[in-house]
Amino acid sequence: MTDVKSNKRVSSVDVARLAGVSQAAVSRTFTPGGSVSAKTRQKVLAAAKKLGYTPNVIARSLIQQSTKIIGIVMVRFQNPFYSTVLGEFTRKLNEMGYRTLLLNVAHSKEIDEALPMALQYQVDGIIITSATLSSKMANGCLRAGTPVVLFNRYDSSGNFNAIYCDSVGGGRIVADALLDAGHQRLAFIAGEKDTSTSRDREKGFTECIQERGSKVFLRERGGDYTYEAGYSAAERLLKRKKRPDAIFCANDLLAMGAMDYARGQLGIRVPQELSIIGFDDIPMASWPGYSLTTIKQPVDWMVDATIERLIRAIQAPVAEIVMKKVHGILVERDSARTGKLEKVAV
Amino acid sequence: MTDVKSNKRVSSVDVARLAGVSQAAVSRTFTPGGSVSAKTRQKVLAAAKKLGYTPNVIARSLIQQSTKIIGIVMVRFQNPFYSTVLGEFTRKLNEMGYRTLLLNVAHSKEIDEALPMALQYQVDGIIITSATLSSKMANGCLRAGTPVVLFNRYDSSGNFNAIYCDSVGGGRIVADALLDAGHQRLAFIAGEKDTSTSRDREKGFTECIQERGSKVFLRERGGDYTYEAGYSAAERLLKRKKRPDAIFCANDLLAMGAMDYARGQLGIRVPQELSIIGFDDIPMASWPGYSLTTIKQPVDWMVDATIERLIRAIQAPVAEIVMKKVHGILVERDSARTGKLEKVAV
DNA sequence: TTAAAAATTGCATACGTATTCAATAAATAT
DNA sequence: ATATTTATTGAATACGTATGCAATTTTTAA
Repeated sequence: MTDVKSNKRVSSVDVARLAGVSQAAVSRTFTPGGSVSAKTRQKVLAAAKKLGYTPNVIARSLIQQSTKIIGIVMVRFQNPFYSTVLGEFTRKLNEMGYRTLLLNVAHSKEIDEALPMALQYQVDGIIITSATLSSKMANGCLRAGTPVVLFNRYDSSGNFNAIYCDSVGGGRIVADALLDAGHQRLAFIAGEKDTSTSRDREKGFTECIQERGSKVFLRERGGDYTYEAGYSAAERLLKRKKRPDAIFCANDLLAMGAMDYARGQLGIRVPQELSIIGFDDIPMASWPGYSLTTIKQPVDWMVDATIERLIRAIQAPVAEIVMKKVHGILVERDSARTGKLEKVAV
Repeated sequence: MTDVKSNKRVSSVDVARLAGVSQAAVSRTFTPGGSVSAKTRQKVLAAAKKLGYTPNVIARSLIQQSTKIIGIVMVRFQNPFYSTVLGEFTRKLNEMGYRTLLLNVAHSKEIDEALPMALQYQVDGIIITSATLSSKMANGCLRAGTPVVLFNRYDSSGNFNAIYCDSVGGGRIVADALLDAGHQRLAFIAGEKDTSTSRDREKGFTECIQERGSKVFLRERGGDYTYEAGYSAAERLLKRKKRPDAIFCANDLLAMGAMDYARGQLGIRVPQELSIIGFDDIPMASWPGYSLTTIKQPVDWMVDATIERLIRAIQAPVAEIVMKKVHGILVERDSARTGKLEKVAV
């Protein structure tokens, strides 16, 4: 048991005194590539160990003008897609020597409250998932010179870096696959109302159907992107006399809710009587109980690209804006009859 | 568009100069309860706004000896239980004016690497979920005077605050419920090998069964607490000639995997031919597709208790250690025949 | 109107570190 | 052996803020 009452933090000065060297020597010892001789380094390390000294990164960051902290703004914590994303971000950033300050906001509106917090903590960069900035906050980041990268969103103003998945294209892929398989009545369950992801997925879906001379049969609101919302949206869709024979859901959680309602409450066979397709490809989508056909977002790639872009923006003072769009891919499982003819034949 | 090239951070000194007051006045303006007259406050605020000034919390924390940052160490990011927990922690701590530094460690072993990072950043406190500290790191925290609270773990050495759910008791409840309902062959699917939660859940389960004159029929390893592990463990259990008629799984994910294997691969009816009970009560457990009977961990209560304990430890320099154990409760859904007689009759 | 109390202000200093600069010690070349 | 280069060292300063203290102004009491 060490002396607990020694409440005083031990600083580099204390170590220096004990080691009989200058404070600068201590600093250099703990700075990679610092100019110190072998013997003073020994003395310093010994003294540091004896005192239990740990460099104060906060003080360091004050003078180095860099905290090595990345702020991550997260919306919709309950969605497994974002747990995955967050896990990847923290793990990779940690490995690269960055820490992550996590800001959890319930709605996109609250983002304006969260961002100043991050800025006050002098974060080196900010990652915003599934939300955009108000122009006011955008300006705040610009003034502070703090780089921002939007994840899974783009910014039409062109002021921000953005890495995102092609939602419009994804919607088109789904429409093509469903029509190719001969579906007649395609329905859509939307996600949160004012999100670009939901709007774009619907847009691609609708456009493609129209281009092929048909139109969307039904549309329902899927409120807040949750399982429960999908469940009740499916109820409203499927209780009608004339049912859709395929449903495209704005994300996987909605799709799972819809599937459970269709099979559990109405005994509808999926995909024989009803095809269901989601978006995201969360881990659960591959579970045998669901085996959900869905558009896979290449999360790993997106995370890597986001981090790379952010680090580059931190290092280069050049105010270059990069927006990268990646294509989602259709993962065919068992919840939908898709365009592959051999599958239809069987 | 403001002047982007002004890369220089704007400090309280800059604001002071523009406002024609001292730096101290600026500081006081931004300090709640600071002694400033109305007119100087006006001048300062005006100047601050014009320059886009934001107080530097890092510099402040240096002198105030408090960063208002809480370090959260998370293991097993992929488990929805911990997403929920993390979401609650960040939300509530944010509301209380604390920020959260998130450290994601893949295995409990890595915790010894993660903790020094948190300590270097002078966090005011540390929350560790589902893992314990090595005695070496324990000492590090003690020396640094940084309070630690373990969440969902306890520390037998008695050196750490801990808030956790009674795993042994939970295991007993399950055993009682299954035996009361007349099950004959009770099996257990374990979680990660060296975790106290898995061991204790099994312990209570086993003990209770033995006390009632029976014994555990079969036991399988559920590797890493994942759905996939539960799926394959169920395969090993159920392919035998003599099957268990009830399975208690160390957590919900395992239980869902087991259920999907039993129903999907073998066509076993749940709960008529096989009862399955989990532990945690993650959101998915209540989905109609699973409707999983499980032991609910009172997450809200546990999170609140953890935060309260941590804050108190931060404020009070007294080194008091508190360990709180809370009871889980059996949430009866449709995946198990339980002790309630009327249910059995039906 | 004057004396006393209260509020406001600026100066100077501290927090813990990194880094420049000049000075010293060590190593190498001549 | 000396001259020259190189490596090490410590003193001093800066990062951006909060705060004790003394000086000043304002307010209140008498």
